[in-house]
Amino acid sequence: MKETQLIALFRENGYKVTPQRLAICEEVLSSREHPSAEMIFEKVSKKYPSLSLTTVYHTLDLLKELELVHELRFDNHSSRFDPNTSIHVNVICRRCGKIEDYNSDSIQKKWRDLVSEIDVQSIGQRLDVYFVCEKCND
Amino acid sequence: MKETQLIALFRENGYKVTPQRLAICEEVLSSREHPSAEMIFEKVSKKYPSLSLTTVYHTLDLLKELELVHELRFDNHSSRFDPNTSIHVNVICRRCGKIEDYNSDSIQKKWRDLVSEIDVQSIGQRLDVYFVCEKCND
DNA sequence: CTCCGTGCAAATGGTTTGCATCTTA
DNA sequence: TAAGATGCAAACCATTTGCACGGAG
Repeated sequence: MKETQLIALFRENGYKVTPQRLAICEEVLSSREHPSAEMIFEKVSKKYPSLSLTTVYHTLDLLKELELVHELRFDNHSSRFDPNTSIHVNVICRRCGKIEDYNSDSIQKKWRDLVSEIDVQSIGQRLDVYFVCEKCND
Repeated sequence: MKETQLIALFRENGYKVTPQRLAICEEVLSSREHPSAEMIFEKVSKKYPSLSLTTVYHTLDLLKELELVHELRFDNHSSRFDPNTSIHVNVICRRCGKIEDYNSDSIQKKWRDLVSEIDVQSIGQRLDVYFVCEKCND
């Protein structure tokens, strides 16, 4: 998503455009590491030293509202934010907590087929696969 | 799982058998509603009025340790406990939070097929489908 | 008799809220 | 200039921890 699109989306929905907001959104939406609020705060506050965690949380709420990110909560108290809102698999290391997305047309097709067996109108999903990554397997 | 099996499992693993512990385990393991710690506490304390939430949490840790339940954390601050640790789909209403399991041989087969496309050794999974149930759809 | 479990009370920590100030439109 | 955003400090609240007592083995 380009910045101009994002700004348009904000305006359409009655949200103001501020530098912090843009920086936080850019950070989250371009991330591949499924960052926590804290991780986002660390990164963006390099550029905006006055930034508060509060603003990060407010902005994440906004992104959830706009359906641009999903929140993934885990056992170990961490909440991670995922800018990929389409059907995909979160491949997660049980030891170090690293999360990687796996995505393909075939995965989407297979999942849709699987869900069609269940008699409900799906409005979303969360697919996690747990494993132990090479680094942690020593 | 029968009580005798459970007791044997406790003993094997060096855990003592207490009335509270048995009652909590029985409640969780036989539940179909994916209860929260609070819900379990409410139910079991009917029978054991002196029960504390602390003990519920301790016992849930124990059940997680023994891989008899999975913990599912959600956006809305609730942690729910699922005694079904095999491959299945959590069918979840976005509005009221009700969770039902969906399970079938065909689901398990399809999921295994889907995962085989990903180059990892799966040690577990979490499959959520979100929808809006009839009650909430009015 | 020893160790573990129970349950009270207090601590924890990620997230949320109240509010005064600043910014966008 | 009005409405909304920011960021500090305080509140929240589910969960965890410290500790003294009691029950299991």
